[in-house]
Amino acid sequence: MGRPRDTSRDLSILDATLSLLTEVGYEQLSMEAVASRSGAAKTTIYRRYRDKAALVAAAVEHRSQATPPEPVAGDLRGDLLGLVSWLARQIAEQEIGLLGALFAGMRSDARLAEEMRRILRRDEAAMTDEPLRKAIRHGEELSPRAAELLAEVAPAVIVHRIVIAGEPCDEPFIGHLVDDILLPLLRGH
Amino acid sequence: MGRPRDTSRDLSILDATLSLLTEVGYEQLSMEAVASRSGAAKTTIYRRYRDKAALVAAAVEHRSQATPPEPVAGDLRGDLLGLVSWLARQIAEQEIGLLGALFAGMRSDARLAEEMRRILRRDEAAMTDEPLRKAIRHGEELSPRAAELLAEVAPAVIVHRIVIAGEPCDEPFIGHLVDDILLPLLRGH
Amino acid sequence: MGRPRDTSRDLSILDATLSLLTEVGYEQLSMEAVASRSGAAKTTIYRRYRDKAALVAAAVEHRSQATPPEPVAGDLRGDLLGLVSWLARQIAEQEIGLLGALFAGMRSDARLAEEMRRILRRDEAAMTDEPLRKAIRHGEELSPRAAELLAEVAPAVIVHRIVIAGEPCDEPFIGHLVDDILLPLLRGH
Amino acid sequence: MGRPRDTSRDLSILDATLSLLTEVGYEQLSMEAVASRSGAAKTTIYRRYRDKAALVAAAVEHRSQATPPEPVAGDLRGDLLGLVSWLARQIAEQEIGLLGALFAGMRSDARLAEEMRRILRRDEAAMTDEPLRKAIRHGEELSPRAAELLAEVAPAVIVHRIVIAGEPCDEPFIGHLVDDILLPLLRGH
DNA sequence: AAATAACCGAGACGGTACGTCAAGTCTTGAG
DNA sequence: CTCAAGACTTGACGTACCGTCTCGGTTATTT
Repeated sequence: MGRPRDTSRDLSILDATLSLLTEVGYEQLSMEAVASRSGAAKTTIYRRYRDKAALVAAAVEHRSQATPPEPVAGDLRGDLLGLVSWLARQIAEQEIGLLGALFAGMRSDARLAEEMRRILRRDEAAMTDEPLRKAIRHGEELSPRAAELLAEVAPAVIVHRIVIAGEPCDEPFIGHLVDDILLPLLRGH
Repeated sequence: MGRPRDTSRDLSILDATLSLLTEVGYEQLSMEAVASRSGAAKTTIYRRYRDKAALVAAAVEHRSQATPPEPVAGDLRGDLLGLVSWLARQIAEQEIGLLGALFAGMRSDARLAEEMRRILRRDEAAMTDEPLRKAIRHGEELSPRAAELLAEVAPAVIVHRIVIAGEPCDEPFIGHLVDDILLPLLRGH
Repeated sequence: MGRPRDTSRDLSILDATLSLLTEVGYEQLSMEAVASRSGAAKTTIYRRYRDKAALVAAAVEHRSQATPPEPVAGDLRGDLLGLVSWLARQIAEQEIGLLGALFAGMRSDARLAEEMRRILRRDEAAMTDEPLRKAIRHGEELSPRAAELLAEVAPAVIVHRIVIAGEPCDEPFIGHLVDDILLPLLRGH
Repeated sequence: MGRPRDTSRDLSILDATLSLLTEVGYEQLSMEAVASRSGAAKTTIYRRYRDKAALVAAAVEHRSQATPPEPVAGDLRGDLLGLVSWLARQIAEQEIGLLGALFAGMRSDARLAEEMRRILRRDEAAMTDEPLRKAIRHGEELSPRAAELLAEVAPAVIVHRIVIAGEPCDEPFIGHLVDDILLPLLRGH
């Protein structure tokens, strides 16, 4: 009972969080800034999320679920190129912030870390599962565990590229990833 | 001129940093705790490292450079299993802390981030380059870019497993990684 | 028009306020605690009293008006002893809380402060006026302004004793107050 | 060892506290305002005083100890008039704030309450002790406990007048206090 | 009987201040 | 010039109440 929560507050809080996350990163993201930008009081935020990590997790969870592109090329290589370049963009734009939150919250709150991992896995699965099945139906016979392999390797290499190498996932790299790693792997041996 | 720096301070500071990094992670690592555990004053730390991220980078840089195991199995698969399981252990034990520092420092100090990346790359290269060459010399003909591919894929998949999946790199996973991903990739086709 | 106020709410609110006031003092008295203990919603309290100070004033105003004891000793000293010891008990038990409210509300709301003073004065007058007149009628000729003097000095000394000295108004002190201060004063010279 | 506390900080903090106490009263006195006005950081204040009540106590303790005027009139009544009017001014200007702090801190911290009482008693004693002795030496024979009585009654009546009656201790009231209460009391009977 | 109007509980809301923590800088005295 | 100790500014943290504001639901009148 009692006054129901103002749904528009939820939205503005999560939006403010996402935009700040993109602008300044997890570390520099302050609750006070979220409150100020969203027009909500700090208490209103803390009523919903017990701390910064939980807020960020919710914000990323909430963000408009981008849907991967339909495979249209007709051949496996073309479909993979489209899929992987889209995947790289998603990771670069949205996942990195969540990774920061994950690192920060991992030790102090195992439950929250698990929650963030769930989101990351869900997103990566959505990015690789369905599209690849469609690509397979386009005619090429692939090993039955191809989708799993793709989901395991492609995001890993992309994240590694961005975080450890610190270099962009540009077109040449996408080509290299598809031609030298993914295609050999998927086509089996 | 003046009193020379006490080198024993360097060691105790870096050791304290490393142990705290392992215990509580980057986020929860406080300079005060480092000072207290190392017996050094905060001034002494800041005289050497401009901030927390730099300290952590130096600590990881300094840590005893573990040397990968000699390939002894005689066949490529056996060598890879030994190499990868050792690599997984190294990453789990030492790299994760540095990754936290990397995420935290990425936005605020590009130069430092680059430094951390350099360390990470150096370590990963050390882990994959020489051993693989030896494995190759054991007689199997591999694609010429095999070493590069291994350095690109193996750490990526391991880090991804630990961070995103949150699951340990145990023996079954190592077997899967070698048999289903690395060997097909290295043998090329 | 509309639904009439539930008078039982008034009672439980004021009772809760009084008991909390005695237990924790004005400062630590929170509206939320009053609401919780009285079973009333905060709205219900604020509909009746505009803020904490007003609530406390009303609570003290409402409390069962203790009536001073009849002068029965027959002589002025005995009557005064009875009267003053009763007065000391009243002040210690009930007035102190109101004094806290008075101090807190003095600056922010002059009107309310005046209200609280009115209550305090009314009570002190009730405590001193009538009883003294009776004592006078018992036969002693006193200076015509004796009642005024008593009302001015006795509560002042008692409050001062409790608040500044922080010591109880026990029997020896009451004796001292009557013998060394009040009697000489009232008998005039 | 280590960097010594900055004495100028102590001064500016206490000064800011005193001036704010006079301006807005104890209740409305915020630590943030003290910090801002004194130019010190909040932590610097909390390093010295564990909470608001302790800060206020220290501020009042520190304030320049006003010395009561020399008895110059030559007769007891004149000396008393001078002394009491000075006392009334001191109480009105400085003591009321401390009383607020006393009320606020009484329940939560008995030790602190005792500290504040000590200050109040010390000041009141200083205000009444020495001057009265001098007045006595001016030739009038007074009861030996006259000084005690004065210290007990005069501040009590003045505080009561200001707080409960809410009226100023102006000249007519001072006259009344001296002529109708203090002189009869001191001269004995 | 229905409509109206104030009541009541619950609890969300914007604020203000709290007291704490850690980061990185500065100051002292000693070596 | 270095070191240990520790004070300092800054800025954010998460919490506690304040007094206000919806809600859904409940009485009593008043049409």
